[in-house]
Amino acid sequence: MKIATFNVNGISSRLPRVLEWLAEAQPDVACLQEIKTSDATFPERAFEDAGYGAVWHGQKGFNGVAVLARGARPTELRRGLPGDPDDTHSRYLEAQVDGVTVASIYLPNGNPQPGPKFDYKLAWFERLIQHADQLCRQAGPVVLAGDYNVVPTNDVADIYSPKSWLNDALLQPESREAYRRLLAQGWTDAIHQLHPGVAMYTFWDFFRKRWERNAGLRIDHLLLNRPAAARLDSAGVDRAVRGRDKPSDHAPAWVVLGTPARRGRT
DNA sequence: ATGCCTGTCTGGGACAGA
Repeated sequence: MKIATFNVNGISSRLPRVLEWLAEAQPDVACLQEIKTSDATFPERAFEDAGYGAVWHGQKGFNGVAVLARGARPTELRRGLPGDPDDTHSRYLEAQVDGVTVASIYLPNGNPQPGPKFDYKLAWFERLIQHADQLCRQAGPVVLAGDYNVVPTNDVADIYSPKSWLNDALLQPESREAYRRLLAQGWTDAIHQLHPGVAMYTFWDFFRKRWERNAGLRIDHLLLNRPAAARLDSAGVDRAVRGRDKPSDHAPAWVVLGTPARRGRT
């Protein structure tokens, strides 16, 4: 079972790129972020025609997340994180597909920092950590996939060079500490696990020739609870998608989970 | 040192993104 995450940076203008990627990558589940469209204008029909059922949590102009499933409509489990009824951002959608619980996550960017946006990022992160704890303990497989807006370390595996980013919200100790505490619940960072020390970037800024120079960041992550991690076969980043015409500034990242181990004797 | 691009909504400029 292949599960992917892709920050599309606006589904309206990105739709051809996303459909093209779905056709070639053939993920069973695709978590999308920054669809930047209202619920009413989500291109449900286009995904249907491509063989994907969808659930989505839209927002006009900003944010917005979705979960697609090949040949099925995901069963929605939760839209929005608990813990703040006044939070109006569409950043979290949880669904079940074929026995696997999947969340599409768009963690707040947090810039500029310090400031209210950074405070919101950290508060949102705390709510995620709170909610993720019970998900991590679930008996069945759970995958938290999305744009975490956190570069986990200064290692070249995570960032081409931290120098010009040291004041950025993505590299702050508070952001990293929150990510580390989330992982400490028992989650496996799949890309890191299977490609330690390798530059597995998922984001390249549109300007300063960052793509041409491979000046990227690893900020899109797939976190697996133990039942999911036990099935982890492979993981990767579809870099080529970033190099095409009218791309998103992110590339898709993915994991493949193998068939569940059989319980008992048969 | 700097949104230097890009998308969205708007209404031709502003804001957000990372």
